[in-house]
Amino acid sequence: MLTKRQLLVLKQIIRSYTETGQPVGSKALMAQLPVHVSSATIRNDMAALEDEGLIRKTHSSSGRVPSTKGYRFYLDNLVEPAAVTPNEIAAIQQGFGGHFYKIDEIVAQSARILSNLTNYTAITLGPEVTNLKLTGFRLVPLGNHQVMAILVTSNGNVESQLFTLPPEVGSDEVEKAIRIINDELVGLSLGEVAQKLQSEVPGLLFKYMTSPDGFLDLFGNVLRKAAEERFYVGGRLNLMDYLGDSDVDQLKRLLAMMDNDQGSQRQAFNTLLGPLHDSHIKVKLGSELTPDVLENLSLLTANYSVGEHGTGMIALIGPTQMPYSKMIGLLDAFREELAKRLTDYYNHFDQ
Amino acid sequence: MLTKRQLLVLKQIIRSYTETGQPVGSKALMAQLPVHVSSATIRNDMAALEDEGLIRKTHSSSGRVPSTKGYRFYLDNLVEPAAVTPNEIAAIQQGFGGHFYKIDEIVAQSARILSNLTNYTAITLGPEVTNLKLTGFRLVPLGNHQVMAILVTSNGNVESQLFTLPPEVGSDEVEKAIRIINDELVGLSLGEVAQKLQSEVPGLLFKYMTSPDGFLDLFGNVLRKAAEERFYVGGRLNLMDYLGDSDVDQLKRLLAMMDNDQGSQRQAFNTLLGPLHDSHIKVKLGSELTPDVLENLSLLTANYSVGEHGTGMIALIGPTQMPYSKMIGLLDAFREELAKRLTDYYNHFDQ
DNA sequence: TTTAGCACTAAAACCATTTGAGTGCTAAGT
DNA sequence: ACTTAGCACTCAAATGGTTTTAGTGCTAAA
Repeated sequence: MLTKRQLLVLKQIIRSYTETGQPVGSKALMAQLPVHVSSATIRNDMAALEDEGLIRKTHSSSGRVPSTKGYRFYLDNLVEPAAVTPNEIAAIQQGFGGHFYKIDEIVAQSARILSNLTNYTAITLGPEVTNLKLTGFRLVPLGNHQVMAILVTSNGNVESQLFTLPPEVGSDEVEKAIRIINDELVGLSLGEVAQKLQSEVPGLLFKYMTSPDGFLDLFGNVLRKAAEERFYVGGRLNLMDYLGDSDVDQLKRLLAMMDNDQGSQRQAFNTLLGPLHDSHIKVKLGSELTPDVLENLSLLTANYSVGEHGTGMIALIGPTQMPYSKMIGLLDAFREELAKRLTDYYNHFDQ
Repeated sequence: MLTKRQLLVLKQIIRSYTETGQPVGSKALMAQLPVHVSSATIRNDMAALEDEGLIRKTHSSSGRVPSTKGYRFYLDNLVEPAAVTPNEIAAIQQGFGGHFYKIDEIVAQSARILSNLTNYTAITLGPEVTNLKLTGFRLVPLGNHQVMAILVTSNGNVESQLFTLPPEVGSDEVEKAIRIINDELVGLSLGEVAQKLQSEVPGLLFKYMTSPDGFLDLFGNVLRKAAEERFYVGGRLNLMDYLGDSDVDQLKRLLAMMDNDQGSQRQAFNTLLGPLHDSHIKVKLGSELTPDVLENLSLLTANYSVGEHGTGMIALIGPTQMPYSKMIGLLDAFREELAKRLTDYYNHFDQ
């Protein structure tokens, strides 16, 4: 069993190490601890902590650094969130100034704000609405056989895509197709729409169109884009600051992962962030995560809720030696602020 | 005056240095040169080249590396473009496989192809059409006071933007505004449109709308997006490979410049790449360029022409020690291929 | 249980020496 | 008038030994 003083020692080792990045020795601790004991006493406590596997030495005569187990223990038992400063609140407010046309713009902006605030890397994910409905579908002919397909969902998101019609398709056919979509699919949830798109709709279209395949492709495409989760990343380049000069390889892998905008990115983020959880804020240490992607890094994830409009997620990637209390406090304030902004947006919308 | 053999020596020094990155000494050269002379003779030649400022030593007893002046001389007089390999041609063909809906998609894809091919960083710019015309403008109401504005230009580019109408604007007003736009502005060049948007149009709109300001803003916004030049960057992350581990600062500046998608990026690229030139391919050495942005790097720019559809530009950023003959050959082949693809696209369009 | 004292450890910094790749120069050879 | 062998010389880089420094663990006394 650990004594109270030993816990203090552990806490201070982590605090000091996250600040300076240097292993911390018994003499230095002596000055920093609230209780005043000699360095020899602290050494004894440190030996106990080392026996528990909470701290370790970098070499036989060095100061101590926290082990993964030590961080874990600290995060689970010892850390206390720090209050956000007025400066930070002001920065958040200012970041959210300006007008937004889409929810996604707010979510994207929040990744930027968060990364600016922390100098780490932020990932945000919009509120996930399970019962999102299709509220409208348009095809706008633009001449030269080009049409723009526009799909609107019940959360106000708009997805559009340009498309070139095969020359044999007549405008009357297209009109009928749109009518079918609007009669049959509008008002249903996106899941139902996707299902019907497989089953009934092709048959219906066949009655009125000679070759509905291209049209189905197009619609399916836009639908997929509207339904899929979009991650926004802010401060990718901050990685370069806190990933030591070493490990260029990891840096490249991470940047590449954030750079490409393909499905693989979404997949990677999904497994990385994990599903929505019910605790407000969760800290995962890189070495605890499945593969070596985040070695030496930590991942903080936080949920936010926009009432019936769903629940979303924000995440922060930073070095394992980060000032956790500060970051946890910040993230907690930020999730509430973001939730408020989004609620406001929806209200303004519904009114 | 330089002798023939001295030119050979210079050429080989550059070849060898661009391959290995190591200063090259007289003994090594002895084995590589087509003429067989002793190392002492080569040393004499090297001394002459050094007197001319074409090569220099990294320290008093080291091998030689090309100086900026040496590279310049080599590029102006000695370099001979290498032929592209069948492999490379195949890679280009494959990269251009698949279907494109917009010119910009082709241009963006070409940046990716070029960077994959070279492992450097590619920047591409679409054909600049001075007499681009406005061929259509639509406003699609989507419910909830949202409208999507769509603008089509004569090169087939489509620009769209979501917009929220102030509640006091009626749908009949909007319809009238669209009619005015289509009557007055469609068919004019974008420049003329922008001009009229300042002069006549506001007055016209005032007759039919109570508050045309928001509408004018919207239209101006989309117009600006359609008119502005878009740069596409491929292989940003390759910078990390060829910018030595040193100079992390420069790396960050460059990545940041390529990352942000704001107007400042366009500005930076514009001054960096310079105006369209008439020589097919131009090589600028980093140290020759205005400030220190590209220290140790080279910038290759090439023009391509799509007949009456305008002229565009592709650029390649790589280390100053790059295999110029290979890269110049490659870039030359690529510009022709890209021109062909774009011509095909336009033809298919016009037909 | 705490503390002073001391022997001990390993990294890091310092310094001198050696090695190696390359040079310039001179004097002889063609 | 070139070319070349030979040699003294230079500097960066590697090698190796010493010192310094920041820490440790352990023991014995308070």
